[in-house]
Amino acid sequence: MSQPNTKQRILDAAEHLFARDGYHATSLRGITTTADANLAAVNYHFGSKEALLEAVIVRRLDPLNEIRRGQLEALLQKAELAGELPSCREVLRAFVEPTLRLRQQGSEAEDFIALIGRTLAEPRGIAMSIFLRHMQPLLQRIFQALALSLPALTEQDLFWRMHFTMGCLSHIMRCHERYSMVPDNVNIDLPVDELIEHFLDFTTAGMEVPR
Amino acid sequence: MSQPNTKQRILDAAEHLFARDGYHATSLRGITTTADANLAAVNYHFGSKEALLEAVIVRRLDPLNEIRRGQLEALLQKAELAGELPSCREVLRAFVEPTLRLRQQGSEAEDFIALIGRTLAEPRGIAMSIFLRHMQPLLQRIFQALALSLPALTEQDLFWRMHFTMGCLSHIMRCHERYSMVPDNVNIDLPVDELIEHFLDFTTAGMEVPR
DNA sequence: ACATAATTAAAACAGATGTTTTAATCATAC
DNA sequence: GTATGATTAAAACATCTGTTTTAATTATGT
Repeated sequence: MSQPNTKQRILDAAEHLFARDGYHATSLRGITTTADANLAAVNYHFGSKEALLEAVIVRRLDPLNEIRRGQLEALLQKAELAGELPSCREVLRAFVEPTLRLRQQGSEAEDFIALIGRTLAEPRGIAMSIFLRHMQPLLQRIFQALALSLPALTEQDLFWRMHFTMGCLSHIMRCHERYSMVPDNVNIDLPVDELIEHFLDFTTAGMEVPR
Repeated sequence: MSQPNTKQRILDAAEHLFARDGYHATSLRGITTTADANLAAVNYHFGSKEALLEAVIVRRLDPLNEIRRGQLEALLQKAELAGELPSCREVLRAFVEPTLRLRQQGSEAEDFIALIGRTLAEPRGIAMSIFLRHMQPLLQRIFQALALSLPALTEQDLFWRMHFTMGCLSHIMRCHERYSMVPDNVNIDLPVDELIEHFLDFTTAGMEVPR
């Protein structure tokens, strides 16, 4: 309305609605109303609905991947200096920890997590190609690092186990809030740090189990 | 057109398109064209688009859950007779095996698998409430069985690990076909039986790892 | 202050959506 | 064969979709 940062407000609203309802179920009118902006503003600032989706994703994914990459490379270098193999758990941590820690940065980032979870869940969706374009290099690097830390595994086995791990991750990224299936006495609002360790317990055991 | 089984043809077409493109991105016109039926036939036979989705899900989910339940109860009874605890791996198998074996029943059932995977991936989607309504009892039974087989775990830990396992499962149900991220020398078209064992290796290890 | 560009506003666009209505066709039973 | 009910067909319904267009407004630089 009055504020000059229409672009940002649209990004925030789109992030929230895309995450909550999905790309197709979200209308530009819903977004602009939430953002308190004019309908035409989306096409003016971003060009199209799809370009808006890409902008929403890239805004947070690129910086996040920078952090993940940094943590990974530091870990690999440290292991090499010590003359040891990098531990599988720490490699996975470099990928997972920066992601889930976004939750501690407020509800905006939380929307982003849910959006990425949804994206990973729609194999042929519009968002998937955007997502992969920005993830491919890091994913390959992670794969290399995992191969290094688990020399006993064939590339085939490693692929599948990494595949399973990604499934776990995308699942907890999506299903964060109260889940219908949860027993009464289970605390779904686990602190992020505990969730991370739980996740690493589970996936590391799965990665390292002998065949 | 001429065949009297319009209802079935619509179910098949809807299953395929819902699985491929998602609920919102699929139009009734697309469905009826594929099914070679008139547009109004959907509302005539099913009442609404949403009711059609439920019909698509229920048609295969209820019989599938019957099988899973049978396999589970047989396993529990056998363990009790032997005076042993049921093994975690076999409990998980009772849940997973009948599902993934659907793939051996042709491409129609394969669409269904992908559709369920998508459903599990949209937390607040229309399909989720349908899905849960038909899954809740079995899920609770599985939870009980897992608690029995892993007495050392707290209910809280068990919940999270079962959560992770569901994440793995929904992931491989969705991402069956060629995945962009897969290295060249990895065979993505793993035989179903091998995939099941891989999956059980991974998740059983994660379930059983000491805290 | 004015000219130029950037942004916003309101309206209209063409097309797609799920649903309903009305009439035609088909099958089945008497 | 004719009457009754189930199914199909075609068209219209109102509403919503993403995008464009045109004009008004605001900001910016000189």
